[in-house]
Amino acid sequence: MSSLIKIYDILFEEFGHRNWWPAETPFEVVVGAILTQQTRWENVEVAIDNLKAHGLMTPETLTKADVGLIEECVRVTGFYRQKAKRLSLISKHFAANPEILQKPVGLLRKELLSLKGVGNETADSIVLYAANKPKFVVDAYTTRMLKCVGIEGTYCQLQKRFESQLPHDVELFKEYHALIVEYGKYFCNKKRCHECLLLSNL
DNA sequence: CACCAGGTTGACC
DNA sequence: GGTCAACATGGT
Repeated sequence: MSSLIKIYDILFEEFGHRNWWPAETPFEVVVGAILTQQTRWENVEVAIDNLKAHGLMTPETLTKADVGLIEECVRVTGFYRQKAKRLSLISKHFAANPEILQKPVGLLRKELLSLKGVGNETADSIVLYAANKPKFVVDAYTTRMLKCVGIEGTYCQLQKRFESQLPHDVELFKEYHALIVEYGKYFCNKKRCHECLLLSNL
């Protein structure tokens, strides 16, 4: 059995099922993916509620919204001028391409990466949690956790490790990423990784 | 007061 | 290819 499967089992045993990325619509995942960049999820939830209160959680309405109003709604998430502008542009792209999330994984990922404000992690989060297609999301927590067990590399290298050692199962990928974040929150800070003993018997 | 949060970009080497 | 400041609010 590969070590990454073992880690999954250990984390699942420790934390159980995570209700990860709750969202009413796929587009809400897209919006959340932008807003959560370098930001706590609790703040993102406030911004999402603000947008919903103004009826701005669809590509069509967000496209027409004044960027100043979007800024107001998302200020709580930081980098709010950037994020508002990018959300506006992204909503225009989604409004003009309603079927975008139905596209094949490779094509979809490439198209998402072409949008301002969408990098590797955001693109993969959208592919996995909004389009429900198997792409493993690598984030800061993932990088730290792998470092705990002696694995380092670029985004794509780390992603390849997961995707080559795990069955390409959407629910597995979703759950695993959620478990890694949970592990990171409790045990692995930027300063130090205590409690890596959780993963010490590999 | 210092540091960090579910990153991305553009400039520079 | 890699590194680095800028982006900005809110919590500890």
